[in-house]
Amino acid sequence: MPLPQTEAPGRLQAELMSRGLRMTHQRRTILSVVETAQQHLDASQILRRARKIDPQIDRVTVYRTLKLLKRHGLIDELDLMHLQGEKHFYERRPQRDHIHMACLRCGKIAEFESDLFDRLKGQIQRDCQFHIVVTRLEVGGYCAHCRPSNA
Amino acid sequence: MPLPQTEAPGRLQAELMSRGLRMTHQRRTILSVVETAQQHLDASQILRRARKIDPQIDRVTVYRTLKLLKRHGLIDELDLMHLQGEKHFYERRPQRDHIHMACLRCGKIAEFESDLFDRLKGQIQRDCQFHIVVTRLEVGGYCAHCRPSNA
DNA sequence: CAATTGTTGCAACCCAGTTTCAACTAGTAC
DNA sequence: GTACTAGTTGAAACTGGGTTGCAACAATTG
Repeated sequence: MPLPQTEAPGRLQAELMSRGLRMTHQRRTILSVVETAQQHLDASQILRRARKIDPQIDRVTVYRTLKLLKRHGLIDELDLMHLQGEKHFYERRPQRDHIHMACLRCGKIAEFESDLFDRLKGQIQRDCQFHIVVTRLEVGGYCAHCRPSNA
Repeated sequence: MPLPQTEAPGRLQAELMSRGLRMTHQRRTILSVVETAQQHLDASQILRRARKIDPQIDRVTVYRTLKLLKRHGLIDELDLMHLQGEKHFYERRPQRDHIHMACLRCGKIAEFESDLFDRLKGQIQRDCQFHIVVTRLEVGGYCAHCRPSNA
């Protein structure tokens, strides 16, 4: 089989295989796109990038694969305050949860980790007896660069 | 005009009028629905309730009015972890921000206020020089009632 | 390498939300 | 009260993200 399986396996792929999921050529392609992304991508951007590698890939396969990754807790789905309409964005689930700050003027997304956030999650688990699986903290406002002109 | 304008004005209506916005019969109806809702409603539920008062109201008007209220910061839009598909839910903007906890099994939504959350917002404003306009903290997991059977 | 079972691609579909535009109406001016 | 005008409404058509049904296909297992 002269298939280009030369790419390093990648953690997502290893993780999926360790769960006994079938590793198809399409999945490998989509995983590599998600894994190497430097920004938050939506489904159509992921499709476009995947097609540069394998032009046959269908958008349905992208949606199904993203759903699969989400179900397995390997990626997180973001709304980014709906600044881009109804689009959903994806990122690999990080070691430590972080906050997404979306600037309402320039649209830039910044990330922020915080002990206080970790402690808040602990408080929720304790005080509400709620077993947290996933969190999403998004903040809309004005970044340092866009703020000066306003109050 | 024998129109039923007997309803108490309500804060949302007063707020909109004070901003010089035109107060139509349709808007009054939709505002009263949003204002008296006991749970989180999505656009179609709001439409249904509004139509019980004024059967002529069109869904377009509901969408436009919700957009208006959101733009004026009078309501918040929630995703509730997409437990109900792509639906968006609405609630009057509260005095103090709260956290939404969505149970992945029973679907129940609980709310929680926390000093830690307030402090976290303060930290974001300070450390990131980010002027916060709106926040959305949603947590998915298992509520006290649904958790016991799992780890 | 054949069997089996999950996966893919395509087409059709679903549904939340938006746009266009002519008819209308709230607020204001007279 | 009447007229004016700019903002609002409703109906229909549309957009776009996401899903479903199904026949063809391919990754694993023995």
